Amino acid sequence: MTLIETLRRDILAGTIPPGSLLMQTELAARFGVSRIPVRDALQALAAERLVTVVPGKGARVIRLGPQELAEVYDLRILLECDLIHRAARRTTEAQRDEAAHVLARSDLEAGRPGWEAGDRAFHMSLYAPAERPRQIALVHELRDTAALHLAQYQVLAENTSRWLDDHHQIFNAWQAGQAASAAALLAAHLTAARDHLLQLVTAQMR
Amino acid sequence: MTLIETLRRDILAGTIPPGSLLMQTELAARFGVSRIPVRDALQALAAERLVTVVPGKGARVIRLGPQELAEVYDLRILLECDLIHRAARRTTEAQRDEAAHVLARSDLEAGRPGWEAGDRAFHMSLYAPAERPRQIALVHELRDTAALHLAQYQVLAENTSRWLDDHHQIFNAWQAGQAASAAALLAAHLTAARDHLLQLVTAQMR
DNA sequence: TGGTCGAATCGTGTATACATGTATACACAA
DNA sequence: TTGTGTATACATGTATACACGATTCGACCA
Repeated sequence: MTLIETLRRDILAGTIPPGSLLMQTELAARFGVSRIPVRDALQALAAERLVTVVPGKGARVIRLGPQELAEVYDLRILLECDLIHRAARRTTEAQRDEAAHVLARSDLEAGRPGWEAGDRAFHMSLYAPAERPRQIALVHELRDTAALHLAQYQVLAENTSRWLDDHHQIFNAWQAGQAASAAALLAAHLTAARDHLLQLVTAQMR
Repeated sequence: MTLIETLRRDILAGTIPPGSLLMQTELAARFGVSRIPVRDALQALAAERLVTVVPGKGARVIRLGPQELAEVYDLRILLECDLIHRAARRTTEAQRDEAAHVLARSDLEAGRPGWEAGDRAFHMSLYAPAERPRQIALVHELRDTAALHLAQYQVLAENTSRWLDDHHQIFNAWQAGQAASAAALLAAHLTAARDHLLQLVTAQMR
């Protein structure tokens, strides 16, 4: 696994928490390389909005406040609802089979560590028919930002049943080509996720 | 002016056309610096989606096809209409005065070289009340991508009157707090711009 | 004459070395 | 005791040097 992949994984998993200061010299020593590839990796992570490079200071893992996180989720709602709306009217049978398969797999991972990957795979399988690579890349970035902050908290398993039910409802509407319905269900689903995270963050700040 | 600013300006102005291959060694010699700052600058431009870094090959200025440009404009419509809708209900008097001032200034530049800056300033002044820094940054990136491709063609002045009229209509609705109306007018405005560019691009490809 | 193999050249990737700016800690003065 | 100034240490920014890979040109062979 390459340097940038390792750093990205550790940041997204919360191993390197938000606000951490990443020092080139330390990383270079730890990975047994010079500082140049480390600089490249940090700039690449900055391109993905996972860290912010402060000139002469180093790279800091992003740490967003409630307002900024709310904006991230609002952007996700805007972009993901548009994607599912576009996609629902263009699905092929192979794509429907694929999405059903991904949904079944994500059911098994629900609540278990690494559930975020399954959740993302399911959502992305719904968006694939839209054929909007740039928009999908943006959604990945926004989801990375959210995942990075979610990893700080051990997400409760109490809402997983509601969460699973949402997924099945969204999938059914999507599969049936009911674009407006799928988009509305997705909006409610993401809004609930937004409110949940904001509740955690504001509770943390007290 | 710093290295990255110079490169960005030349790319956006079309001086370095889409598809150009930027070589580290050549840029280093031209600017009288070593290759390290050049690498940094190219990676920073890659973060803004202005170039794509091909490992072992160099950095290439992006060149989008009709389908990708259409996606960029659709994303702009999605994000900018949401911004104007959020902003129109939260304007302060100072912001309305500021936008009117920017509109008057952009009127004078219409059709003249550099009109894109005035157009962007006007639109951004409308979005400012929304207080969505990340969303606004995304719009800037998307507008950069569009500007880079628009710079290839000498934009005709025949549509400027229609274009100016659009701006005044959008401004009036925005100023009056008519969010839905402003968003609808903006959507039509941007759709026209999209179709115009796509027409130029497809005509070029023959 | 066309194709293929090989060598040379060019450009990037990386390591090492030096310069610059910043943060921190300590000492001294108010 | 507190604030400021300076010195030291450290991290980043940059230049130079070397290694690897790719591409291209040429030569040789079929």
